[in-house]
Amino acid sequence: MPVHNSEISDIFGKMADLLEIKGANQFRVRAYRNGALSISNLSKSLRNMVSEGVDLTDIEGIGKDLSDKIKEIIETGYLEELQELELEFPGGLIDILKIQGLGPKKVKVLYDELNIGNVDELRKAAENNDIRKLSGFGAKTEENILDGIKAREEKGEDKRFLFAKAEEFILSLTEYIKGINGVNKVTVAGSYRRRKETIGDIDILVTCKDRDIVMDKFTNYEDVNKVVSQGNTKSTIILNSGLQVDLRVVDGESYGSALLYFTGSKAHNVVLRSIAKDKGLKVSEYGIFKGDKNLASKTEESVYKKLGLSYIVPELRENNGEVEASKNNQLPKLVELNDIKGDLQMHSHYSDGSNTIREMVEAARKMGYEYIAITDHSKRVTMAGGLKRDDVLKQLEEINKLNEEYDDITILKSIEVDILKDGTLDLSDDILKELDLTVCSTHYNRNLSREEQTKRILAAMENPYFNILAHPTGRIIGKRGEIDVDMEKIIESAKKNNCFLEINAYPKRLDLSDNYCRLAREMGLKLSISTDAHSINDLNNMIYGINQARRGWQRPEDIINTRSLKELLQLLKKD
DNA sequence: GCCGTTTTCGGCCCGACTGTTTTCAGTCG
Repeated sequence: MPVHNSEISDIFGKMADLLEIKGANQFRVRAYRNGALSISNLSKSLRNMVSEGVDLTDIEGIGKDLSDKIKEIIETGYLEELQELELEFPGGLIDILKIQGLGPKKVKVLYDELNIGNVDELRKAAENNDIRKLSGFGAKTEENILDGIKAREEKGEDKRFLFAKAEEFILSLTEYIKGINGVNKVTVAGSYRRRKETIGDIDILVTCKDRDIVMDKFTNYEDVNKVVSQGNTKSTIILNSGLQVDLRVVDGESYGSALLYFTGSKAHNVVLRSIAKDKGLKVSEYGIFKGDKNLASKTEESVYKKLGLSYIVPELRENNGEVEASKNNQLPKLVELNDIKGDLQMHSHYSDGSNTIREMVEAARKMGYEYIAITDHSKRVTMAGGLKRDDVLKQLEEINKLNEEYDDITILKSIEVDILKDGTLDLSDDILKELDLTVCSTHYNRNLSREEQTKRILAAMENPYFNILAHPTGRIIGKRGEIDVDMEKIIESAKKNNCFLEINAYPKRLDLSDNYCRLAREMGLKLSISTDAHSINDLNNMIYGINQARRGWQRPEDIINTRSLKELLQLLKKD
């Protein structure tokens, strides 16, 4: 029975939700949540770890009990204790818990008093004004519940925004805030600053002269749909897009500690606070304190320093070993946008791209690239106008001519060749051997079993002309999951066959995930970062791939397209 | 339920805001 880390993490999340409604010890609830988070951050699959006999209690937040529960889930596909809890409380309560303003205590009262077990029943009760009669509830709460239900329906359940999409809203909002009279610093903190692939909500920190003016202007921003709260230090709005934004006004003196606190992640902050505690200190958004004395607060660096740590960049703040690395001065120097010397996946009008090769080359020259690879689709991908043998030959001719014309950039001859169901490549070796490199990917037969899917890709990697596995899991964030593969085996095989995996920078893909990037780094496999551009504008997406790589602990030397053309070709060479 | 150079029990982050109640509990991040 295939059980993935995300499923185990979800089960522990549900356990936490239902236990909380039940009124269980809050620290027990937290233990489940910590366990869920810890699992979702793992680079290796628990399934493989169990079969290899790894001691799961080595994982932070996993003790004897959760370790046994993980094994139970992997063996049986479910957790008996959760099933028992679901008999006590309807599963629909978890949906109610997700509505803004409703926490475990209120949900339990609603269930106990009015027998409300799902969102529909909740809506009816609110519309009948039954809820305001309950002690602790009132007319305003009822109104907020209806608003909350509506917001969830409009926004869609658990909807997070793609980083690139959230960025659009954030840029115009921060411009607006910067224009408010008396505003000094404006910084977007939270998961946006950590460059997560998706963003739940936005935290903006400002320093200013007059708090009231800023809060007033903020809640009256033209794109506001609802003002959730407005106070002196914190206000919350929901934009018309459904994106929630918190604005926090802080003193310049505590800017660093506030930035640290509101950038998170929560797990990172918890570790920092425990280090502080061991040293007899206390960390809050106002500073790092010894008794009442504030030792440091102005910059993040100063707070880290008081904890005996070197500065940790936001992308690494997930409690994935970054604190330990900082303590030992072993933090990696992460790859940056200007390390990139070329782009190894893009499409032209030969297949489904919207620009000519020449236009792509001109755009790449403006970006200062030393090389690009033109990687149109191969024939199997009919929908995208995949290239047949003769089309490829024609394209190679055009590229040869262009290469004669330009002396500041090299156009690498390549193709995004489809990996067929049986693991063979969609074009024969005699044409592949004419190319400088191949970018290989799966587009069809996404539903194969884990064993078959893995076997398919391993077989393809045995082909002597296989260079880069593009968008390795085929996911589309928020729309389509990953194909089921054993990534450890794929990475092993890539190393063995001198192949590489791609970080696809396309905002909807960002494939590899940060966890898989870390796995590749741990296993010593190099990656490429490519935009998969279908137009000249898409070439600018490289930054999103860089973000992903940085979250995956990638250094410049781990990325093949940080190399000069000469070094790159050397790396691609098979023995 | 997890964790541990104060290790097998006792602690586990805490401050802001809202809505209800009348001094504070619940929620959120």
